[in-house]
Amino acid sequence: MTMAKQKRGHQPVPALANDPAITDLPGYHERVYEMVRRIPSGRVMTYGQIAEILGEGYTPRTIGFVMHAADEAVPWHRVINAQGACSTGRVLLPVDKQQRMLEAEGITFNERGRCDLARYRWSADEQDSAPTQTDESQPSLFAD
DNA sequence: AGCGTGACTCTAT
DNA sequence: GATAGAGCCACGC
Repeated sequence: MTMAKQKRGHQPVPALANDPAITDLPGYHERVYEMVRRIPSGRVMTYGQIAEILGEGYTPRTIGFVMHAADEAVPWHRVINAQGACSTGRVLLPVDKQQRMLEAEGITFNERGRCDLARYRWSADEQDSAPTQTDESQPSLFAD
């Protein structure tokens, strides 16, 4: 099946987008936080992915803006950029803080600080919280 | 009420 | 694949 890359714009979104537990939340920020809280340990979502699911005026940039104010109740470290890397360069945090937290959850990064989105990205539709198993005989599947 | 900023992303070089 | 430029929209000043 051709997994044609969806052009940005209004494409079909995951079923979670219709979940009133999220869409009916009153605050702009709260919808983002609730979405992030559902990301299982060891999985990640991208800013653009969250923005696309929430729709209604949410963009990757605004998601980042909201995440900047996230507190400890929100697993903010599970949100990374579309290239599989952490974007905390403009935040007052240790540069490798986010990556270390993700590695503690079992996510591996290559030498350029990027992880395999194809493996770790949570589609928000699947119920299983475990990432695709890796064959250790192919450690550099996504490197370079 | 306008302008600049930013935990981003896409497209073209 | 890395880099540059444009687009994006909520917020604060």
